[in-house]
Amino acid sequence: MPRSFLVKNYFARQKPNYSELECQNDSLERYPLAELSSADSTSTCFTTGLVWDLSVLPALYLPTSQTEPSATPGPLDLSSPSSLSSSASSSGEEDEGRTSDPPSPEPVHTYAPRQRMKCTGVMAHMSPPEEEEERETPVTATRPAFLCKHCPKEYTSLGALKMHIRSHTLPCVCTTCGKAFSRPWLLRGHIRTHTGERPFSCPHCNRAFADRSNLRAHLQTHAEVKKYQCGVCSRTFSRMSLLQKHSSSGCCSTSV
DNA sequence: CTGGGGAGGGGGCCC
DNA sequence: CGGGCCCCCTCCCCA
Repeated sequence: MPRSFLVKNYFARQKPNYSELECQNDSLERYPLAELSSADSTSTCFTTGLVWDLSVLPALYLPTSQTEPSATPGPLDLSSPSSLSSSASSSGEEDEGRTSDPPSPEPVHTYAPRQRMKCTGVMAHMSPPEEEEERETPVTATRPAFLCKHCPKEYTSLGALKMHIRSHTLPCVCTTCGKAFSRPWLLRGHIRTHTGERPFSCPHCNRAFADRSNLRAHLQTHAEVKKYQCGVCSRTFSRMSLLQKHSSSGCCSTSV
């Protein structure tokens, strides 16, 4: 619903340049699908040979400067100026510093239907954090377990639990629509849906995205060889979900 | 039905 | 230890 996305380019401060992704195809060559796919077929045919053409991602977020610096903070001053500035002013190299570590060249992704550990039911629960939320279970094993009082999840560290609890308390609220998020950066990303800011642009088609992950996914559409490959027909897909659909709808019907 | 975009969540890592 | 950021993933919806 928040497709109210296409509004205005408020913060088009700077668009990271993914042009370097262009070379992704090169990397592709280095990781032949065939090999990757054969990596393992534990989960039948969905086994996906991951072609990380995105191996170059880390360095991609360079400002393309095809942006209009209309830094007019929306209704919400985008909170953490630091983050904003980091992603914006720090010359969109936000990642550069951080993500300087390129993803492992050949992350052979084996498709294993992961469970989405969402405690949606409790999500609505917006009560303030309480101390008891972090109830430490009597260490029965060798390691302590911190249980969330809102859901069955448990963590081995208090920090992890606290982080998780935020998904229940949702402390970051959008002043524009009131929607709450567990983390500030999620809120920032959400705010872009209001402002229309799309800091991540595709070097191939000039399309811009508000979310880096979405750009990454989009880049897959430009790749000749997609990231996820069907172990049976070798067809590649840009998304795991597509591969799954493909598998379950015919190609790999035998195993699924 | 498939492909792709939009949006959001979680865990991990670094500072 | 907390904050910030990134990657990966998933769900929903639309063309």
